[in-house]
Amino acid sequence: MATEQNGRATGRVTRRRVRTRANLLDAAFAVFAAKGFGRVSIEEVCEAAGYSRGAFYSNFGTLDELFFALYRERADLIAQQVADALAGEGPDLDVPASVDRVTEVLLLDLDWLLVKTDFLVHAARDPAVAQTLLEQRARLRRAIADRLARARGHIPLPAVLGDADSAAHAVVAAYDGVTTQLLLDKDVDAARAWLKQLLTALLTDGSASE
Amino acid sequence: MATEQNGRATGRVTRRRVRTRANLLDAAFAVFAAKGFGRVSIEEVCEAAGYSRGAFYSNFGTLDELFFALYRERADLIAQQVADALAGEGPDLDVPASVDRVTEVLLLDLDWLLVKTDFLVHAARDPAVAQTLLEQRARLRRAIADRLARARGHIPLPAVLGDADSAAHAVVAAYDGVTTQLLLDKDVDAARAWLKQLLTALLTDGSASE
DNA sequence: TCCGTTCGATACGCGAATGTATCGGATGCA
DNA sequence: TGCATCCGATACATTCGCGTATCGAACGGA
Repeated sequence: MATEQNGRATGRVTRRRVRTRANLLDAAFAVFAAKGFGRVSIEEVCEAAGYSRGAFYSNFGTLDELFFALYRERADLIAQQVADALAGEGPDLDVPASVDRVTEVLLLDLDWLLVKTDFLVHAARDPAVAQTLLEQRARLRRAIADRLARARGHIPLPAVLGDADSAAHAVVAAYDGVTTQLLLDKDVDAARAWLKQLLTALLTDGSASE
Repeated sequence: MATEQNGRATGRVTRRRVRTRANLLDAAFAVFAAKGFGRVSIEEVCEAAGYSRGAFYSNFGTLDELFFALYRERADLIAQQVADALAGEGPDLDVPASVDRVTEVLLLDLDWLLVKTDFLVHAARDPAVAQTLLEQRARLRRAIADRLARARGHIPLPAVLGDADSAAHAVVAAYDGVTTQLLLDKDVDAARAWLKQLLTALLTDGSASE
C-alpha cells in the first residue's frame, strides 16, 4: 500500500539499484551544471551515466523528479557542512572566524551554484517546490540567528540591524547577492573576499576599520 | 552589405513588421514569465502572440536571439527608470528618499524578476552573454557610486564599507539578494520593506535607529 | 490607383525525445 | 546452487518541435 515517489511498493531494494540511482544523480548533476536543466534531455543524462533510458524510467518518473531528488540530496549535504562550520567553536562566537569558515563552504563549488540557481528558477514557478525551498531557507536562517543570539554581548556588537533574526536574514541576502555576481564573473576568490567583507560589515559595528 | 542580427540586408522596414516584432516580444515576455524560458517552444510564443511560426522566423533566427532582444529592451527600460529616479533631486542626496524611489522601481514587476533570473541562468553558461550582463551591471554600479560620492559629506556618512564603489557594489548585492527571496515568497511589499531596511543599514551610519 | 517589394500563413519533411512493452541477465535469499 | 524476483537494455510507436520553401496578401511609394 505504501508508495514511494515513483509509485512502486516499498519492497526490497537491490544494491545495484542504489548504485544506479546514485550514478544517475551524479551524472545529472554534471550535465545540469554544464548545460542547464532546461536544455537537458533524459537521454543525455542516461548517456552521461552510462545507462539506457530503461534505467532512468525504472528509477524516476520524470526529469523534474530527478532534479528535485538531486537538489535535496546536495542541499542537505551543504546544510550539514554549514551547521558543522557553525557548531565548531565554543559558546562565544568569533564572528570573523565563523564568517571565514562558512564562506569557505558556501562558495566552494561553482557547479553547485549553477544548479542551485536553476532550481530556484524552477521553484519560482511551482508553489509546492517554492514552499520546500522556503522552509529550508528558514531553517538555515534560524541556525544563523541562534548562533548570533548566543554570541550577542560576548564579542563586538551584532549589527546596525535590529534583532538577530534580521541579521540572519541579511546574511542570507548577502550570500544570495554575492552568488549572483559570482555566476557571471566566475571569480570565486573575489566572491569569497567580497562576501566576507559584506558579512563583517553587517555583523559587526562600524568600528572595525580595515 | 550591412547585415542586421537576423541577417537580412538593411532595407525598408514596414510598420507592420515593427508591430509584429513588438507583439512577439510582448507575448514572449508573458510566456517566459509563466513557464520559464527553458520550457517554452517557438510555437507557444507565436500562438500567444497570434502569429504563425512564419512570422517568428521572419523576425528572429532563434529563440535565444528573441530572448536576448527581449531582455535588452526591458533592461534598458528599467535602467532608464532607475536613472530618472536617481537624477530626480538636487545635488545633495537624500538617501532615504532615493532608496524609496529606487526600491519602488526595482521591485515593481514580479514577472520581470522571473524573466531576469532566467536570463541570468542563461548568461551564466554563455560567456559572451555574461560579458554583456556584467557591463550593464558595472554601469549601474557606477551610476550609484557617482550619486553616492556626490552626496558624501552632505548627509549622514555613507557607510561602514570602504569607498563609494564598495557601497555601490553592496547596494547591487542587496538588491540581488532580496530578489532571490522575493522569487520564492512572492511578497513584493515585504521585499520592498526589507530592501529599504537593508539599504539604509548599509548606506547610513549605525546612528539611524528604527 | 498601380506595382514592386515585403511580410507572414501554410504545408512539408525531418530529426529528436518521449514513454511503453518486452525480454534476458543480474541479484539475493534459501 | 537453484529459483523467484528485480533491474535495466532494447525495440517500437508516437508525438512534438524545428526549419524551409512556397505563395497569396498587405504594404507603401509613385
